[in-house]
Amino acid sequence: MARRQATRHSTITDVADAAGVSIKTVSRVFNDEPNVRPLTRDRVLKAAADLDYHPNVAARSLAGRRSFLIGLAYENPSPNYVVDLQRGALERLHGERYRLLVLPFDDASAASGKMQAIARASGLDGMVLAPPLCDDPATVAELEACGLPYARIAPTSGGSHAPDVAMDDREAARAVVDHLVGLGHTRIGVVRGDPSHASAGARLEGYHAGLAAHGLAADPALEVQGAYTFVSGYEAGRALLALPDRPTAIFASNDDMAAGVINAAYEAGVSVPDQLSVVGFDDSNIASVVWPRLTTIHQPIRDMAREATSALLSLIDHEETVPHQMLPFQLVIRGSTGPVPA
Amino acid sequence: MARRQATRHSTITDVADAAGVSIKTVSRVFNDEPNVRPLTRDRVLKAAADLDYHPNVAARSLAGRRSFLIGLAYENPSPNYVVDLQRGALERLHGERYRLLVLPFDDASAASGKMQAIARASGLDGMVLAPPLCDDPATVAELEACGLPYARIAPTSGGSHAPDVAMDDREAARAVVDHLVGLGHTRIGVVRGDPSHASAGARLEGYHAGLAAHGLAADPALEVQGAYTFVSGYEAGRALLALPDRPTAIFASNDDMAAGVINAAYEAGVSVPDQLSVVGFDDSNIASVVWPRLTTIHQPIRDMAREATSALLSLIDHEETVPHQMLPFQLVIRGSTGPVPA
DNA sequence: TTGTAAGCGTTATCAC
DNA sequence: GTGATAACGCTTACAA
Repeated sequence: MARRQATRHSTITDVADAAGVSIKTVSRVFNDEPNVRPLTRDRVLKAAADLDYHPNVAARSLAGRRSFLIGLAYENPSPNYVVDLQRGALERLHGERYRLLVLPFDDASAASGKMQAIARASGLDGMVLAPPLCDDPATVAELEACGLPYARIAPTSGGSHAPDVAMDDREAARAVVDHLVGLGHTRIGVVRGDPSHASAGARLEGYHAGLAAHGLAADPALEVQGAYTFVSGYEAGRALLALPDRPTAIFASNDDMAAGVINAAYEAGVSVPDQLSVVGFDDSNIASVVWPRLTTIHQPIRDMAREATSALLSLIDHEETVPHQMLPFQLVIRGSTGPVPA
Repeated sequence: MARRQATRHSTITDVADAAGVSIKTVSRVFNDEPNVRPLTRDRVLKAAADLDYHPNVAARSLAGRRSFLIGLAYENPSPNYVVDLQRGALERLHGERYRLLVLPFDDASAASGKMQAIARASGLDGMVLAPPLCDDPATVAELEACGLPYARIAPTSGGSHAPDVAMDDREAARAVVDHLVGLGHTRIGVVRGDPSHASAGARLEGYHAGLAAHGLAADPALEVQGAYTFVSGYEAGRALLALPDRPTAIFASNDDMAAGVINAAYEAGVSVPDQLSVVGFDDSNIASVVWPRLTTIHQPIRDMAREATSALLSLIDHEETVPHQMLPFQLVIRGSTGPVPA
């Protein structure tokens, strides 16, 4: 079986010969450069079509000193999140010459110190960094040092003038509390997220701010540590429901944990939302699969990825930088929240 | 802000000069070619390390006429599935010079006829095709025509001598029926999968074979068409539960539909597994998130992707082809199945 | 075991 | 507007 393509592909020279022009003119046409007479242009395009010519990527990269490859680095374990991320980036890249290389890491420490090597080994033109990787100081410093253009998604750490796209986690968490208080809840528990993700802190802050805004005191007994996983949510739910004066509503810092809380309630014979309201965060696929459907914050992951990619492209192509961008969130009210039990 | 790397990267010539050898020797070292004295080798490696030399990907691709890029094409909407696929492929690629380009398609028709263009535009050395794309005749024919090496994951259509890795869907569905019959069930409903996925047919066949093996007659009323989505499973579940002589067990052809069936049961006040047993297929993340946890067939997607990638690499690198490979499945018994109600 | 020379197929420079 | 011609950094023959 043939290992390489059976046919010898035609090159820029073949097209130039066929069109009766120089290779430079063909190059101009394929790079949308000015100074080509429309007639010449058409002749080149026709010759190229006849010869089924496609520019050689490697040659372009070598001569142009750019690969048209961008990397998407992440260490998030949630498939929903990852796929949304990829979709957003690919959405922006569609129709461009750029291609996407996915770079998943097991954890931030696996990425630290290897970014530059990976970028060079893969020949990347730029990189999009998703949380929590984009908050890893070592990773950012390394990228900064080697001068590779990059953009960050929902970063919470500063110290970088690279473009980034974010959502206001704090404000969103406040909106969650507003919603619950509006339903009459006053004992609102919270399952905190993995502290290594900076989002966890912002969401907790918003929770506190929301309580304060309504004149409610924060009760440390109602705050349980989670880890952004289903199981940690389940355990946190059990702990909260076992409380003597248990909460009537629980705000889980992400959907996976909210699903865990609902399972804990199911097991404990506590009906959701009649006896307990549960709110998630992210609006991942899970939110629509658990029963009842999750009231949650829709985090525009896909949009953020698209915009971050866009920012990266303008950084690479035009050296223009749109430093910060804040995308709107949305509270999606579904079946898991209801009025406080009488 | 600098658009390109600030520093001028060192090249093979720099390393050759520093080590006092020719560039060919440096090339030999970096390509693990024979006929390099260990001492020379060490000298080259030292010089390379001192100069922080990394071979230029584009130059290697151009001169070597290979990109070390392989594509992973799929059109599956399930994030869990997609991420498993990617993980498997990346697992095999780890430590190799190859990089992975993800190629998601909205549907098979979007892929048909564009494969060759994509492969050339991206400069791919080969392609891994996931179902149901790998069963699209036009796509396969196109790849075959342009001579691009490819491997298929769980294909069900023939007409290709490309390597593939599969699981025995039919046998697995039989095992599901065995399990249910073993629990005493005789009225076993089925939610069929999307007929455009060939797996749907194989799973249905296995269901029928299982019934026959136990001397049970197939009842058309117990067979409802689904579409591999949560909602279609939900609707199918409602239909089956509304039957006058409703089934005591339902085999959904994938996990998403099984989750839908469970929701339908929940709504209808039918307890799972006490009054109804539900089985899924795939063992996707959803299987562990719904309540009760799903009894399902663990489909080794990740392993299949890894092995398919492996087969592709040997096809590209050694022109060796390991045509077919069958990976074992596993019936994972969780909480959604139980003895037939008395 | 090592080196020389000739590409690989583009883009960049600069002249016309 | 268009075209020579020189890079780009490496691999592949083929010599030595």
